[in-house]
Amino acid sequence: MNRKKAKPLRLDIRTVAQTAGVSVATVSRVINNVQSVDPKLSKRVWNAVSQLGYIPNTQARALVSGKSKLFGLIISDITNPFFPELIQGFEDKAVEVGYETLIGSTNYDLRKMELCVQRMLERKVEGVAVMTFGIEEPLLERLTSQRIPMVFVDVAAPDAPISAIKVDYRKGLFEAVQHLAVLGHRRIAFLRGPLRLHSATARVEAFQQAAKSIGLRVPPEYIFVGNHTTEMGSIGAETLLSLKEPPTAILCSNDMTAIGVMHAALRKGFRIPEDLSLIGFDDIKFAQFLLPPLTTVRMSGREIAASAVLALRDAVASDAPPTVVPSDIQTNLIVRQSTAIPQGSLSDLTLQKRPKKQRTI
Amino acid sequence: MNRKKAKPLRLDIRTVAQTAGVSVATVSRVINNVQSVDPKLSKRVWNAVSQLGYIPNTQARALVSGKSKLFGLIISDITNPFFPELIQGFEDKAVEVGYETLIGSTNYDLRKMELCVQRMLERKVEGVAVMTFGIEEPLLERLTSQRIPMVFVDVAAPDAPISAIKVDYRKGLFEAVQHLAVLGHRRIAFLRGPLRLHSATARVEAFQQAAKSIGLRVPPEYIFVGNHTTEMGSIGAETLLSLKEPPTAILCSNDMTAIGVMHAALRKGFRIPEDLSLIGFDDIKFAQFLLPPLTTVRMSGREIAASAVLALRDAVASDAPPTVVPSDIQTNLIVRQSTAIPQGSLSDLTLQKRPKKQRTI
DNA sequence: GTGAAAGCGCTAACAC
DNA sequence: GTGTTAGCGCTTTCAC
Repeated sequence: MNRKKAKPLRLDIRTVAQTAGVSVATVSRVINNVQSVDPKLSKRVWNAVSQLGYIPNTQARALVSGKSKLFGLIISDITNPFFPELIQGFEDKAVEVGYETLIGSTNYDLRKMELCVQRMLERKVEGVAVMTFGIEEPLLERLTSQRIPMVFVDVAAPDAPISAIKVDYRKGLFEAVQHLAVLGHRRIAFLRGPLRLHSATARVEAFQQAAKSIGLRVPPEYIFVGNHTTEMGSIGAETLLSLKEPPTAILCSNDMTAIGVMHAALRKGFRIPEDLSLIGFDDIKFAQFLLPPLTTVRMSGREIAASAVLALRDAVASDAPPTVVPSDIQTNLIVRQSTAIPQGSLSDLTLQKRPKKQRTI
Repeated sequence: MNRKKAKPLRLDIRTVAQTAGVSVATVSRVINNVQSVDPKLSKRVWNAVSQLGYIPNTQARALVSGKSKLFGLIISDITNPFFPELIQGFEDKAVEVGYETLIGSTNYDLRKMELCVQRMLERKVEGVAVMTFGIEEPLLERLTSQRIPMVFVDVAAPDAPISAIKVDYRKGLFEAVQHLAVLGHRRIAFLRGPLRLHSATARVEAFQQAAKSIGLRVPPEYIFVGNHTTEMGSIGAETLLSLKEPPTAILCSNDMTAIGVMHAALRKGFRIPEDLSLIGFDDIKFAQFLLPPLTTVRMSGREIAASAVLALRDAVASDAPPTVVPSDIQTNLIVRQSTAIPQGSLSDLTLQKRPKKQRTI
């Protein structure tokens, strides 16, 4: 009855070799573009391949060559709208350089992170991009001990085969601060991200530097520590707007935070941008769809991802730790409609007695 | 100088066998949880495994067992905010049942779709979930000819090893229509998705059925054909609101469309929900962050994904085409703040002379 | 330039 | 119960 087993009917490199009348070695050479093959034979082989619909078995190739052609990508939370773009960028670039991507999202959960690393080790990924809040030491060691190249974002390379994508926050944040200053804002607050997140700290620092460079004083209470969530954005806004001298503009460490601010501001009766100017960071796709569309500092997830893939690829190719510093990522201001001249500036006037003139810095 | 090659130093199943003082077969049995192994030996093996830090090579396992433990997931556009959740759901469930996920996003591009199918064939995926607008016949054949199980959403199984996840749109859409009716709306328009998209058509039909069931007439001009993008949502709203008898409420085939409507409505001076009630579909994460937070019909991407994985798993396990009908996906209304009693109802009154009384249906 | 043959690390018969 | 062994499909010396 079940006679399928009678004839395995498999379609492997041998079948192709037979059909083309050559040896398996030749077929292998042809499909791997080894130059030293006689064009005639090559043609015969390709014919056989397409005629049979032959598809090389990646598992076998990986096994014998020791190269899995797999990169791992570890992120913290795929529902954070910054990541989808990054993932897509990573996958696209990976496919472009001949790699497949294994995604692991940790959800800020250590156990999931462990599983994730385990999976990647089992699949023998050739490199890992870590785009999370951080990775626990022991896990990091499991990776490094296998000499698996890794890339991080914004983290200086502390150890072995680790490389870091550097983002230049200065330009974008400077543009943001300048934009607000030009509009007439003097009281600018910053809603930062979590303290232990390197990239969050880098952003505040860039902000402070920018403020300083145009001679703007930022009182300590204008720096609110958030955690990059909408909820915390709301809480931060509540706090800042309840200050005796509330800011006329708030700059956020990411767009999600800015969304939280929008809601809180509305609840407190502040209109955006009339009563409060708001600037986000990331430029997630949704920023443009908010009401009002959010002015924000753009940082391209795609670019970061592409850099990461390239760094990994180079590391694998050169067999050297990827100390290669990939091209820096730029940031820049996207002006939309959540920023304006501070109109409810009566408080602004009471505060700063000096005549109000636009700074053009 | 380079003496690394002198000692390959490899860590494979043989090393473990040697260390544990057993045969490779026993090690294989132990790490695969075959029951018939003496607990003492088993313990010895596990000790050796953890002591050496041994990690089985998935490639080799896949090669010999013929099971790649890989599922493919094809989507159209990862930046469509409905998908991240779905992807995460898919990955999570896949890992849970012991599979890894290969993601391919086609960006509505046929060539990318081809590449995608090719990649999946090369990696020997054991099943594919297709969550796009559709897949070209020839590509579909490449998959089916390899007897690779597939699952679709909302598509009746036309052929071989294909299964479909069924979404029950009726409940959610009925709740939506009823909600509007209770508020007093009689002129409800529907902004549908692309004509060739099955799930889009299923949604309008569910809407029409719901309307009919509560005795509501929906004139043809109240059904606008969009394409699930924000831009088209805006255009649809412009058109609908320019009608001689504009609707007092608009129901959208997805949330992105609803966002487009919000913008267009605002431009035309319609306030939401005072002048226009709005309901979306999907309940993407952002719906709750909009201003006003969007009332929408929730459809869980995670659930769909989980169903897909399970269907695939069953198909693989039973070696039978996955004609198994997976548990249907439910939809339900999430009431937020984009719907209200039609206040600018003067036009409503002129239109329908009958006394205005709330229907409680 | 081409082919024969030796594995890559593992599982699954098959013997014991 | 446990060990021996033959491959899984492919790449890559190594002869010719």
